[in-house]
Amino acid sequence: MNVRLKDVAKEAGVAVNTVSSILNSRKDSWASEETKQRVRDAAKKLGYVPNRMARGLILGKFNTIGLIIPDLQNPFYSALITEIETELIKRNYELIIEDTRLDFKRERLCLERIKGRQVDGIIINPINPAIFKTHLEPLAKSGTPVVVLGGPPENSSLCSVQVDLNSSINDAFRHLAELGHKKIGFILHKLAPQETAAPRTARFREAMNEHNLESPKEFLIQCEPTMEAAFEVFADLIASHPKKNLPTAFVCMNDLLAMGAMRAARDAKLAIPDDIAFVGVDDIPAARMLPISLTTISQPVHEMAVHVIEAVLEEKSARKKTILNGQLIVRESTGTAHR
Amino acid sequence: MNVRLKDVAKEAGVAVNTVSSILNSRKDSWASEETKQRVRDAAKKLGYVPNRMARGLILGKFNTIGLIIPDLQNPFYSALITEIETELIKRNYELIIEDTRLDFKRERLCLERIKGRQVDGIIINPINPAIFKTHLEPLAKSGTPVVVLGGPPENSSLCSVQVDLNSSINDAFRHLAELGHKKIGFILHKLAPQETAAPRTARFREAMNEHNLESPKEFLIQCEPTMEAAFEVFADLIASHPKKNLPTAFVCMNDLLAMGAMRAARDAKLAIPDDIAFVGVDDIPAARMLPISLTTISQPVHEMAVHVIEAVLEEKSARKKTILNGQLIVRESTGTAHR
DNA sequence: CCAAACAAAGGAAACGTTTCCTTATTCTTG
DNA sequence: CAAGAATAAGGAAACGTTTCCTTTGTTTGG
Repeated sequence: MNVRLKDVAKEAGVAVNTVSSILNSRKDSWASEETKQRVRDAAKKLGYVPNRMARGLILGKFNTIGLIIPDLQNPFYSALITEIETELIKRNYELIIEDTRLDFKRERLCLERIKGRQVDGIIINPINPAIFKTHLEPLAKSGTPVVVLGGPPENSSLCSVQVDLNSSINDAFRHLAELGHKKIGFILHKLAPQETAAPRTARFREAMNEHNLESPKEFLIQCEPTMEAAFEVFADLIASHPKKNLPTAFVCMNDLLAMGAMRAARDAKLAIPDDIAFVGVDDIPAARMLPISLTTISQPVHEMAVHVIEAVLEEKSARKKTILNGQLIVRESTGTAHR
Repeated sequence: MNVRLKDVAKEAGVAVNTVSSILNSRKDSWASEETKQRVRDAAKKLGYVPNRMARGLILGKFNTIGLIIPDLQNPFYSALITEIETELIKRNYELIIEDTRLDFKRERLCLERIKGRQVDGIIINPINPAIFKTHLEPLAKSGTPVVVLGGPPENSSLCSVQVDLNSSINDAFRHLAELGHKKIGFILHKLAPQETAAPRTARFREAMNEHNLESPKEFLIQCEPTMEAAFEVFADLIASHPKKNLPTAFVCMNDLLAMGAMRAARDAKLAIPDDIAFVGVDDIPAARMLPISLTTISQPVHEMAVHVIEAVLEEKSARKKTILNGQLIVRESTGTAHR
């Protein structure tokens, strides 16, 4: 149904390969200027758009990168996608997005779908740690560049770009300590416990001791990484504890969790930050715009995109492992402790 | 580099076409059970994933739908994408997303990119009205199903799914009138003025008269459809008007605009909703979770997705033009007027 | 004036599938 | 026991490109 090279060739009165060489402006195309112009006119007139499948099939290169993220509904990933695509556009590549939807099984499906599209490289923010050995490493071994966002497990040799939040989490603890907070709680999400939560919580404890903070086990709560889940779980927490026993501050693994929890706090007539302070992670665009703007640790989305693209396209500037830093951004959701 | 049908065939000791018929479980595949099992085992062992390009090339069908949206950073579209993909998954289709980034020129580029991928249908929420005659209608005429989200111009015969916000905007006006508001302002975005803003504002005036509301021209402001733009423009507005002259309520064309404006209001020490009330449109997930939750007109994202997919896949249940309704959802950002 | 060089363009194979058609073998059945 | 059906599988063309190789004229240099 679409216009093919053949149609353009017929229109211009030349052979298909001639058209191909002209439209791709190959250096060894010795067609006369007049022919070139005639072919270009014909292509424009018919509205020719090259068929990427046919081209990719023969070239074995599709100028396409596949990106697998866990949750498109999280604005952090929207921002990341936009930054990544910006880098790809510069290089004349296209992006295919797959959304895992926080589902272990779907993650494998997404990988298959991306493989079926014969991308030139894959960027993945994995949620299922099992996928490294079963899918990612074999894939990388077979020659497809694979870059892991968030870092692979210890023993893996995969390319990765990750953000080391330790120093900024430490900043957050210091910030809370300076404001007089003594007891703090955590809201973590259930994903990638090995990769993210476990080392992160371990470092948390160290840093907390350093700043004389305590965090009773009962106030380390976990839920799905969505606003709604955090809302529910935090509402339950508040309901089952008298206000005076609650920590004066909560650190949340991402801004969405913080938003959900803050809403639950408001519903329980708790003042933010006076009764409870909140710290998030990500610095999604909404964080700054919330009616009570959110103190959060920003992730360097732009740098992440730059490094991840350099890595997946195997540019000479690329590093095997890139570690970036977060940055604490203080806003209205944290203030002096009143208990 | 990838495993091909040929490799599976060699592994199983049969011909490629045999493998093809077995793996696609064609009804006319009369291979013996033993062969079938052998082939399936070989495919699994080698990790065979069919090459969609090669398949699509010969089938002329790619089981892929292209979606063009104006702004991936708007959570409304994230939600829409997810709903659309859910419908597509049910039908074994895949989705390719293109983000116009609110850029007229890029919209055309996105269309080309999607055409190059030989999708089976295109869903577009256009921002440039010129694109109808130049691209969309020719495309539809050439046989590619095109569905317009938001509705095509009057004289167009394109398939469309749109949300009629008139009755819910009317509900919003009644709601504000009942709360004692007299003077209201608008924050519109600059896109698609012909398609959306103009008829919408016209209907606004009618409905406002009906409820004895007034809206001075100076309080009808326009900006890019982003939080940041709304924040800037609304901050300017507040700065240049004494509080007592400001409308007591603002209706915003989408929730992002409302969020930006609310933040500007908070920065100017205006209380929400006591000093200024806000109404949005979309009901993005954050609307309910904001520390001051947002009164807004929800769009039926799920129904939109269902109808849009039926239309683009030309299912028998599909309608040429679908018009759905929004619904006013009252939350904390509106309250009784105090001026 | 002829061979060699060059300009300009066409022919055909290949990419990985699917589908239609053909072939080879075994099993019925009159 | 031969003819036809049924079973099982292979051969080859096609999809729209790109690339390598060949072909056809025309110009140049000795």
